[in-house]
Amino acid sequence: MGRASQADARANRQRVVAAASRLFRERGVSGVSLAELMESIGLTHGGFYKNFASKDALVDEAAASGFADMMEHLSVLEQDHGHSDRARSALFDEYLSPEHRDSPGTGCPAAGFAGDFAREHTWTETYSAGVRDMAGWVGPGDAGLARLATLVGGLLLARATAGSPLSEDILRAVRNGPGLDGLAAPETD
Amino acid sequence: MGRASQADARANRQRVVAAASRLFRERGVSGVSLAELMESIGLTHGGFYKNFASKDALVDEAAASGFADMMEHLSVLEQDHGHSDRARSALFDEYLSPEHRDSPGTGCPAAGFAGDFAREHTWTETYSAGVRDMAGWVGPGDAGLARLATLVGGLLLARATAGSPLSEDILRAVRNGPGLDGLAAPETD
DNA sequence: TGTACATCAGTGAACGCGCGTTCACTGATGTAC
DNA sequence: TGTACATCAGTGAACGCGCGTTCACTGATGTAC
Repeated sequence: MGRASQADARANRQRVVAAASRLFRERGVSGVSLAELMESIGLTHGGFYKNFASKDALVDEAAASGFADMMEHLSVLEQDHGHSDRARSALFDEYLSPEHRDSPGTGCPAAGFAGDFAREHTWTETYSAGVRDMAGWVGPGDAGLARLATLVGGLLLARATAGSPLSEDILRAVRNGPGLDGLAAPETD
Repeated sequence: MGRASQADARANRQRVVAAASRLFRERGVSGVSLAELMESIGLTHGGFYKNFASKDALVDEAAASGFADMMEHLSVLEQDHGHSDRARSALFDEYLSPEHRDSPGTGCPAAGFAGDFAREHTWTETYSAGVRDMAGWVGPGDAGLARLATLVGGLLLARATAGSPLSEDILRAVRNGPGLDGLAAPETD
C-alpha cells in the first residue's frame, strides 16, 4: 500500500472513469455503488474523494468519456469506409444489432445514459454536447438529429423488450424503416 | 382509523397504482420510495404489503396501468380525428411537443419506463405487450414499430437535453424528419 | 549520488440516513344469528 | 332490525442493510539539500 506514484495515480483516476462509464451504462447511476465501482478496479472506496468532488461529478466525467470513445469509434468507421453513406450505413447496422443491444456498457452513451439523464438535469451540458457531436456525424443538421433519435429509440425499445421476439422485430423494423433515410444496407441473411 | 370498507380498500389500491405509475415515470423506480408513494395518497407505508407482494410487483402493475391509459388516450384521438393519418399526425405533434417532454408522469409509458426497463428484465412481458399495442396504433407491422422507435427516441433525447436549445431542435427535427413517414403536420408558427 | 523529511495516494473504519420489508396491534367493517 | 363477534385495511415502530461521504492514519514517493 502506501503512496502510489504520480503516474500510477493518474492511471488509477482514468481507470475509475472508464469503469464508471461502463458500469453506469450497464446498470444505471443508482445501480452502481462507489464501493463496488472502486472494488472493480482493485481499489477501496475510501480514496474516491481524493479524485472526485462527488458521485455526480464522476457521472459527468463518465458520460464525457463515453461520448469521446464513441466519437473515436466513429472516426475508425470513417477510416474504414470513407466519409460517406457507406460509413453511416455500417454504423446503422452495428447500432441496431443484437450485439449492441446486449452490450450497453460498451455501447452508445446517448442511449446508455438517456434513462438517467432524462430525469436529472445535472449533466445536460455534457450530454447535449455529446448528442450534437454524434448527430453531426450521422447526418447534417436536422437530418442527423432525426436519424440519431430513430437509432436511440430503436435501441432502447429493443433493450426494454429483450427476451421477447418483439425485440428483434424492432431492430429489423428500424434498420429497414424510413427513419434512417434509406441508408441502411439490405439484409444479408 | 381502524378498518376501511371494501370499497374504500379497492379505491385505495387503485390510487396506489395510479400514483406509482405517475411517480415512477417522473423519477424512476429507484427514485420513489414506498413510504413517499404511500404518503402521496395520504396513507402510511406499513399497509403496502397488504396489497402488493413487493415493489417489483407494483412496478409491473404501474406500467400496465400506464399503457392502458395511453391506449385510452389513443382511442380518444381516433374519435376526434377518425381512424386515419390525421389521427396519427395529431399524435406525433403532441408527442413531440415541449409539453409532453416536460410531463413524463402523465406521458408515454414506453418512454417513461424505457430507462428502467432496458436494464431490468423483470417487466419485459408487460412492457412488450404495451409497445406492441402502441405500435399497432401508430402504423401497421414494421412501419408502426419503426415510427414508435423514432417517437420514443426523439422524446427521450429531448428530455435528456432539456434546458439546452438542442432539445427544441430535436423535437422539431424529428417531427419534420423521415422517421414518421411524412405524416407530421407542417409547422404552423 | 546519498540522506532526511515532507507530501499525499490509497486504506479502512465510521457516520448518519433512507431504503424495502416485517409485524404486533387497532378498531371500524362485515356477518352470523 | 338488533346484537355479538370475527375479520382485516391500515398504523406505526422496528429490522437489517447498503448507500454517499468523512477522516485519522499509513508508508512509499518525491524533493530539498
